[in-house]
Amino acid sequence: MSVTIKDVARKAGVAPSTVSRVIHGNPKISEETQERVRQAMGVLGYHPNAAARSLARGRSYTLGLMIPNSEDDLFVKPFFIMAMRGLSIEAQRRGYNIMFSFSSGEEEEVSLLKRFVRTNVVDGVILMTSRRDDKCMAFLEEKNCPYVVIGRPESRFLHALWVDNDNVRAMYNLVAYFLKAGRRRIAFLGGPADFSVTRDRLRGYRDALKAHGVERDDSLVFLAPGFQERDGYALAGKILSGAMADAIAAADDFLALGMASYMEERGTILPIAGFNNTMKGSVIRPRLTSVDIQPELLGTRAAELLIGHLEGEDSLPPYSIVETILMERESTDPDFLSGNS
Amino acid sequence: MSVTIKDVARKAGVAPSTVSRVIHGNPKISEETQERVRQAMGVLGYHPNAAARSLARGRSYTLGLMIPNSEDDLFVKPFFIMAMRGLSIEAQRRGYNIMFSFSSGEEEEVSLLKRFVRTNVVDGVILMTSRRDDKCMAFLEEKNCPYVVIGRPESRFLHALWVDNDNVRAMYNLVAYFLKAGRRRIAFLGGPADFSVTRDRLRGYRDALKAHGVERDDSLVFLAPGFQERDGYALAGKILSGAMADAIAAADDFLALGMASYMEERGTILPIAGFNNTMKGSVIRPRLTSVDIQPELLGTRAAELLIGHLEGEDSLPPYSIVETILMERESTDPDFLSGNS
DNA sequence: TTGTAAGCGTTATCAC
DNA sequence: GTGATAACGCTTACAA
Repeated sequence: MSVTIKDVARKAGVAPSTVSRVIHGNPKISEETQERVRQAMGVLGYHPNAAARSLARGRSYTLGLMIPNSEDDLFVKPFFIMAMRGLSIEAQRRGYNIMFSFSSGEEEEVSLLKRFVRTNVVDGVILMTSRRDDKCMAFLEEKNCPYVVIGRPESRFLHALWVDNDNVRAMYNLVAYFLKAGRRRIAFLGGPADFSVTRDRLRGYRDALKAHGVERDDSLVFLAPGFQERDGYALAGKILSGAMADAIAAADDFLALGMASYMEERGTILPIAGFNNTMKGSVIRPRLTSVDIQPELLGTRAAELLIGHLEGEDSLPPYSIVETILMERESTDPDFLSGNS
Repeated sequence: MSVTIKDVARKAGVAPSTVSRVIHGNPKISEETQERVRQAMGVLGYHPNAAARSLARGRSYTLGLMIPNSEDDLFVKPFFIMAMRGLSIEAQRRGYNIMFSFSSGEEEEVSLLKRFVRTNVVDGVILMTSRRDDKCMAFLEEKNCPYVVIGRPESRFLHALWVDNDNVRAMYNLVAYFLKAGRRRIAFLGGPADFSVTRDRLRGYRDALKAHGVERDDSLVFLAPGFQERDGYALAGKILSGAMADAIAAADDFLALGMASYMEERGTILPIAGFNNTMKGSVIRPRLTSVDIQPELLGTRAAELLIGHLEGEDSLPPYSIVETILMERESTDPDFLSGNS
């Protein structure tokens, strides 16, 4: 059907192996034959067959991506698609393809992974979330299949590569930012405690207070049952009535937005900031200060790490920390909030 | 390295070809040998190598998915990820994998496609958008590579399979819904005219008026330069001042939401509805009536169509129309709007 | 009903 | 430097 390496060889008057060498830039091929082979490839429009190549090399140059069918509304957040973009672009750059698969729960996720790994369709796997007691990681460890996780894996997964933000530090910085602005009673508004992001960010909050000599007051700490706007809204009353807060550090933009809309209804004005640099936060008034976790860069780094590992670049560390960026906007701008803008 | 068909054959005391036959359910293998082979496969943990299979069969059982790097904010909308979910689940069901690739513009898109197609990594291609004068489709047509498009392709692409909503009809129904509620001066709020969705929905709007004997009045038609909330907001003043509208049919939820927030600021109350059944529309007050275009189902149908075609199910039509669903909510509920709720 | 053997298109190991 | 040639693991006529 399509043109093969033999066709090229014939046309160029060389052996197939020589063509293969030219393709792979083998240095001991004379300039002259190289040129001849290139010509032939060009004329015939040759492109090596991927399946044959995989079979011969024992590598597929393909990565498998599991996309969790999140119970939450994670789908409406652009995190996944952004991370995928980073993954895809980096993979392309390094000559890898990415196969994706949606699961409907951890159970199916593992069985999909099995197909990927056992049939050798993928050289390595990318997991978009790190669960506690993760079955996928357990399987991949057992199979000795290289993988990278977005999020920090449990320490027992010895071969896990991973990328993550430093959530402790990110929240530390946000709180330090408030402290620098003279705030002292900063409320923490987080999601459910069984998410490691929540715990890490709470820790960063406490570390920051401590480091700046502000006494810890747990009546300023609020954990919502979810990450939605309504969750923030629902807690807002409690926060405003009891806590005497003078600033709000939320662990998520939607929590912050829910809180903000409550404050707007009540005419309360407090500096507030969130996480994830969401579109909505950036268009609403006052525009919401937010910590950008750089999802696309997380994807890029994940691909870098996994591919580097597959290519045997051994000196690579097993993880990569992606910096967060504090996007300062009106919601923490004293001038704006006081109407002097 | 891993266990091959030969290992199974040896263990079961048969020829590799027999194992292959068992795998493919060839009917003329005795129950007895079938059982023996199954045993052997189970014990050894055999799983056929995908590359070898592809090579031998001349098919990869893989689909290529191009994700356009949209200039617009299409990324923050869940459309893509939803459609991908439908695609993925249906493909899995039928034994296909999906490879995806992000492009940064049409130029690169074509070159990525070329890699996919020429190296035989994919049996067919899925395009997430239909552009005017689409270079990807032109290439796929030329290469005679099966493909499916989400959105209606230009008629010159003779081999295009496609799935789409009936946008004319969807808007027709929405307008009819307003008419039935006694509205007569219904404003149309659409996006840029060079999008076929805009044109189709405008057509549906006009058809509906005509069919119900309402005279056409183009001073009620407004086209925004984009699909964002601010675009709706920006046009809102004009719509309210000049047009004397008694209802707003918007071609997008975000346009509708922009308009709605303007109305709220002014204390104006008009029934309004949008398209795409966005999360935000469904949580805001009044909750926004919206036409759900069923992105996941669009994906499912696209996969069905393409795979059906690849499998030679010849009686299949070349396209599939996905029904839209009118999600009636408070924003078009007279009782709610008048405060009698 | 089952076995034999020739591909499928590359790569890699020898020779020369 | 380059050419034979044997894998790679599976499928599929063609025999038996």
